[in-house]
Amino acid sequence: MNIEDLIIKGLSSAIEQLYGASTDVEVKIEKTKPIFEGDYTFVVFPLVRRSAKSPEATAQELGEAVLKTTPQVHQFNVIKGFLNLSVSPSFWAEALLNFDAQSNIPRKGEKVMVEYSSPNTNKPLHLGHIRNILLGYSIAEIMQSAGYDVIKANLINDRGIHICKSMLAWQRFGNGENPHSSGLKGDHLVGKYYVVFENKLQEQTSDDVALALEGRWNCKDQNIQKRYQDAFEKLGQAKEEKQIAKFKGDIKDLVRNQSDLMQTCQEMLRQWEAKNPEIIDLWSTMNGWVYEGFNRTYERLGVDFDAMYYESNTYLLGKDVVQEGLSNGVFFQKADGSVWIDLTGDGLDEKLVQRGDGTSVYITQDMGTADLKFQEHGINRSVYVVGNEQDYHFKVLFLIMQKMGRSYANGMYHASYGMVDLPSGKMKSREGTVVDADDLLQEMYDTAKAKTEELGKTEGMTSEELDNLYNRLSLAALKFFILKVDPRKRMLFNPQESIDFQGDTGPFVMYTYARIKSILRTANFDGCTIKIDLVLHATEMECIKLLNEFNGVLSAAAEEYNPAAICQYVLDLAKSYNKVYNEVSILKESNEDLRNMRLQLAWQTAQILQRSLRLIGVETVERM
RNA sequence: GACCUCGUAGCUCAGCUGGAUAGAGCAACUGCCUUCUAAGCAGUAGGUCACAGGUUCGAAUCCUGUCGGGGUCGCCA
Repeated sequence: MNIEDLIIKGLSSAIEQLYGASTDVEVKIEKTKPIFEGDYTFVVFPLVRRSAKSPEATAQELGEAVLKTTPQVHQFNVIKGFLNLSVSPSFWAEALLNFDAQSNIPRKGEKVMVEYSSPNTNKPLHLGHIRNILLGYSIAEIMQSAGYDVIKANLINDRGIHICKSMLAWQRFGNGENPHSSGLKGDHLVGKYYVVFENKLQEQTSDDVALALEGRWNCKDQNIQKRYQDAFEKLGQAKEEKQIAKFKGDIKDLVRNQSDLMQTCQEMLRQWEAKNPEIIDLWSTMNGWVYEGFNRTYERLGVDFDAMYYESNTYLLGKDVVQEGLSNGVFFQKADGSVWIDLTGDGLDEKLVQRGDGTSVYITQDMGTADLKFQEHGINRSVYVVGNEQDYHFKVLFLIMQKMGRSYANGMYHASYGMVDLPSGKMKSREGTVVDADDLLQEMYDTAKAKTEELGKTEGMTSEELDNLYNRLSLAALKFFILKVDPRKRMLFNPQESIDFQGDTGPFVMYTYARIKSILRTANFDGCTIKIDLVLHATEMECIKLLNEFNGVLSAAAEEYNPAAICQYVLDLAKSYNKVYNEVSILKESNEDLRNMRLQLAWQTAQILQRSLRLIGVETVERM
């Protein structure tokens, strides 16, 4: 039983002795704020009705009772209605002796799939993907460590109009360029042709779009012409800026879709669906380039996957779910053949689940893929790491699976996260403000190298060791910066300023670890026994207290799908140990018992620092 | 128009299952390397927790409203 539970138990029995048994007041304690004396605080205000005494008097008599019920508490003080309890130093010494930094949370026998990354194959990865990837990987590691059996999954959107755009542009303008001939990383090469496509399309349609926005565009296709005229009329009536932009966009799309390029592209997609060998061949080749590129980025980021899903395999799934839903009355069909679910009773709208022509929409696939995941892996939970712009989509998806009576529906969770903003605002590919993942990683590496050389502490390290150090430092800085903020919130990333190596950063924690390891090396430490009747410094007790909180923090981080909790914790621990480091000397300590105790604390702290960092994908170094 | 979110120091963020005098880091200023790695430690300065009401012994935290940022409401994904 940990100390907090012991105190709660002691408090409860003290309260029962004084005021009788009752369940109306939940006994909970919190950490005492540093400005007051004590370790844990109990707030007695909710109790004064039962004690019929002043808050001070209640706290006083309760404190005296706790001394008797809880031997680990050796003194207390009362300020207003706050009862501050101090845990005896010998308890902390004993806690350090018994602490096992490698102890694991028992396995829960529960299988969890964490899906993350989930890229499109027409463009290289960027800063937004990085947040997703780091969160997904870290959530998976945290859950694994917290006792779940985790499967990391990646659902790749490898088909559709977007990849056809790259394919068509490459076919027409690529002159056979490939990653080998151009030296371009495969995903960047394919991304380049996506941009070529958009530029050519722009070139070929800008005149027509201009005409269309003046109402002077004519289309041979009567249906399109009618839709255009409708949209133009709405544009004329629109008042709000947002609406105007929307109708302008509609018109633009309409015109562009009639262009030769887009028509050919659509035809290419049809050919792909018809499994035209030539198209399939081109598609596999270009996707192959992309995967090679993605894999290099994943590897550099230090993340991996246990299961790969491809939309080219899953995009037809879900139609049987639609049939099932029609037959059991969860879905209904409209006159045009389209299939819907009515969620108005749940405060949402009617939602299309299959088009009139019988083809799938996004959510159709997701329904099918959800079934597939649960069937294939027998998982109890399924976590989707996806940006918060899809909050509504997942709300609907989960609700549908519930209404379809899926036993697993309650285990579905959308790990929703906020967008990454730049100082200039949102990242926009059209304005060229997208921060490329590979570029960013390289810049980070160069910065880590420059900072390290500036400090000049790496004498005698081999070039491999240095490379490893720069890699780990740069990743630590980046990962920590991104993961330390609450996933649900949008965050700001300034490429010039955001990455620091001092203060609340990954390198700071690494540094704390490396300094400890340096001492342990010098002392030839490989474990020792310690005495518990020693005088501990307040900073040391604080550090031991934090070590004992590790498992609790880990469990909470898992239940909340929140790597930021680990970041905040490991910062606290590193800061706490740095205080110890500055206050007490280990190697110069002549009292062997004291020296051993301090070595023990250093060793345990180093292990917890390392374990914590691994949960967020950061590796330590022995020297830096 | 409807719904969802966020608003804390100059900047980036903690704290939000209600509790004391709201915390870090960066930036600014002051100390500390003949003492285990100064990527560190100690300190100074910096706040009407967007605003207005309400609930409560007690509100940054819960409720309502207002303002401001972002998002969603596609037979796109």
